[in-house]
Amino acid sequence: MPRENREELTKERILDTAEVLFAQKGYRAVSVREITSAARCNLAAVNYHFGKKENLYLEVFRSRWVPRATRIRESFRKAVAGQDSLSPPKVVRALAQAFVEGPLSDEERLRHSQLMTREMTQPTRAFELVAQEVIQPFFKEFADKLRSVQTDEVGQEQMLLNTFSIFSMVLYFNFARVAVSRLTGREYNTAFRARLVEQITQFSLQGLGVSEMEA
Amino acid sequence: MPRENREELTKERILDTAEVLFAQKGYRAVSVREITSAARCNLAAVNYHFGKKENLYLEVFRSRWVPRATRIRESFRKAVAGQDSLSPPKVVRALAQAFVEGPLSDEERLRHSQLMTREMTQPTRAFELVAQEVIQPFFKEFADKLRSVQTDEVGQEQMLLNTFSIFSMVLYFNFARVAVSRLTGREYNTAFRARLVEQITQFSLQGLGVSEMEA
DNA sequence: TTGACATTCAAACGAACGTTTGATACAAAC
DNA sequence: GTTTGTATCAAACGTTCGTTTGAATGTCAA
Repeated sequence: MPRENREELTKERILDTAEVLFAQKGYRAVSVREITSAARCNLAAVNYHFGKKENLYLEVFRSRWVPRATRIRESFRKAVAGQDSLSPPKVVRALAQAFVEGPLSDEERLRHSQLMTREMTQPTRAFELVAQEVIQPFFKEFADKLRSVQTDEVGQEQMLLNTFSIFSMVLYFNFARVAVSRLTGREYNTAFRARLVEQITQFSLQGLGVSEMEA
Repeated sequence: MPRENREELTKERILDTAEVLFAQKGYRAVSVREITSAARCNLAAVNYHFGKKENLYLEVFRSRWVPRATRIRESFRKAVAGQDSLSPPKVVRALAQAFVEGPLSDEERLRHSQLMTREMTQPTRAFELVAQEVIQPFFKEFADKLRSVQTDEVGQEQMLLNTFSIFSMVLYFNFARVAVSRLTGREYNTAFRARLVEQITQFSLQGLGVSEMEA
């Protein structure tokens, strides 16, 4: 089946290329011509495989973004499952690590945050997908896990706002790399990422009203 | 001088309209025709007054965004100056209030965060302006003010990261209104904004390692 | 070998884009 | 009253956009 292979390859190449370009420049700033020439295929390929440009954008979220988010989520899940005794510090650190160090490469992480930030600032049809299939269940999972190891009772809204607060840092330190690097004067390398995980973890733990202890 | 008045009015109308549209949709998604027809003037007016579209975008930051940021900064400055005895809680609360409740109207605040988030995710020529004239000095002012009332010594980098952490929440709760409202099920009204100020303040104070006290 | 099907391709489509042009209107200077 | 400079306007410029078309190519079943 070399034909079906070649078809899949072209379609996949378009998706890979489109994700990178959409993340870098945004939907409107990327032309179909730019995508197809970068993916080394004919201009008409996008319309043949996806119908129209907008569908390609959605398919990028379905076939690339959501799976990546799932990998992050599974990384978090494994990290908390691997511990024999769980504590709030460990849960929060697992979250920060999953996002900032986690299973993704540097470029993947940047792409992921950029696409997500775009959908949050100006939601398109992809936002429903992002919210329903990723954010909402992940938030719930994190909040449940955290509640199960927290001693004092925390209201649902309070817990949600806390999750947002932690999440805002995670997202910000990813998508605002340029600004953060510029103002701190530090490169965005392995050492700095570890420092950021530490910052998010410590800041959040104290923010959650949990006394410090080592993970 | 009705002529000069009319000129100014047209130019100002274009700037006002352009800011709203750029914030809502982004640079590429807004056409010159859309701006000029919304500003009730001729298509050629943009090129006459600003040379080209890109210059208009920059001028929006110069003549609209930066002054707005200055108003926020002055609101923060007044709030901390108005206190006879300053404390970390008061400083942090002043910052959160300046951004989330502050001197801006709701639409202004949303516009402000949207334009800023755009420049942070994909910096254009306007980013230099934003970083040099606003973010950097404001961060410094906030950090200095906080350091002056904090008892324990905090390193410069640590202070910067803490500022980023607080700032990330402020920015996030503004630009991600849709997501936050959707997931919390709460409208973005006066009461909820007050709740958000409380959240940012308390979360940050504890994150800064400061024991709770009332402002 | 033939027919059906899927994929790729060069070429073209009309629409929308940013920008330019030259005419026109009008107030202030002389 | 004429000149000068500024602002507005309708119209058109060339380019790029997303999308469509129809022919060419290759694959597999009959």
